[in-house]
Amino acid sequence: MKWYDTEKRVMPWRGSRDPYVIWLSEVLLQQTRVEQGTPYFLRFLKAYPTVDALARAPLEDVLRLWQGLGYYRRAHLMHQTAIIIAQIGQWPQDVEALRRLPGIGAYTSSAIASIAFERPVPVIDGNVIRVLSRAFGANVPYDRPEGMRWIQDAATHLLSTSRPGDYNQAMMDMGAVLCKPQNPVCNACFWSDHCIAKLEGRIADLPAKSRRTMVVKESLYYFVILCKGYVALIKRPDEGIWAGLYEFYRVEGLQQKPPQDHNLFSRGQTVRVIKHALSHRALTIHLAVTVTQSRPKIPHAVWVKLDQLHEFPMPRPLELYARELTLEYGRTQQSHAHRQPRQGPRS
DNA sequence: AACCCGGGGCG
DNA sequence: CGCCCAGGGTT
Repeated sequence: MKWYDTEKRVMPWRGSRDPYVIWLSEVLLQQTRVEQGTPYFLRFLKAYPTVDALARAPLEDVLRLWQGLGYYRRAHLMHQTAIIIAQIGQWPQDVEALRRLPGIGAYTSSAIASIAFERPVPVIDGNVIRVLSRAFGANVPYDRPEGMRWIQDAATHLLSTSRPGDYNQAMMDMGAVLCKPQNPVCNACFWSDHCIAKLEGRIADLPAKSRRTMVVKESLYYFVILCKGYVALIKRPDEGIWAGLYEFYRVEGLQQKPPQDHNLFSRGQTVRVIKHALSHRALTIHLAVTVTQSRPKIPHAVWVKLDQLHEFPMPRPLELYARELTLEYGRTQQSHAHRQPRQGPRS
């Protein structure tokens, strides 16, 4: 805070204790950079100097003033809250009460409570997370419950109860001015001699974030073509997923939609849906059983006797399904040839 | 937990 | 061009 007292950024709302001003600035700065939000703040304050003025304004006008900032829901919710506050006649001072207002979440409620009302609650934003993670070398990714708890605990323990508002703003300024996401200015930082990230050379790795698993959803569509006790298999390419394994006759699905009926297999039959999770893919496998009287011409197909299916390498989900198939159709293929599709769920 | 909302900055 | 940004609300 000693550093903050001399080095703090100059911003139009700094120094104000008016909850309306603090609230306005905080909402404007949600997911928005200070340079970007500042002109909006000035325009808003000029147009609506008080919460009552904002409450009386038509939403349309508020939206027009918001134009170009993005996340327009903020404007709607802000207007709602303005009406509520004007109605009540005053701002609640507790974090919990503030938190219940539209558009005021964990961060904004703590910011207003601490800055406007000197309530001893820490704010946690991107800056705070970065500063704490680096300063103390957090080993847990903050985007997981344990990591967030670590941040919460650190922030709570560190909080100055005498000047919580300044403390919070100091933490955020520290993150914005010194402990920047990239190229932090460590040589100007008062903490660099103690900074774990700096001492251990982990600045670039902190704050830690859990790897974006980026699970892609994907659907596969198969026709299980049965003919006189034989099933059509096709060898997969030697590259890519399931390289060189065998699969049933697969049709290209249109995105997530099932394929249009192949004229060849117009009497589509039993459909099974199997979910299969891979590290980076969430597969949904659709299987339609089709029984034919003569072998359709299928490029590269290998016709395999059902009781020999197990000899062919297949992807796990198809292999498991193949076992069922062998049990169900394997022995009595003739008697099944003309039977009706099974009704009801069979997942 | 996943997703949606919108801009702008950055490498 | 891809990625990032704890912010809030909804499903």
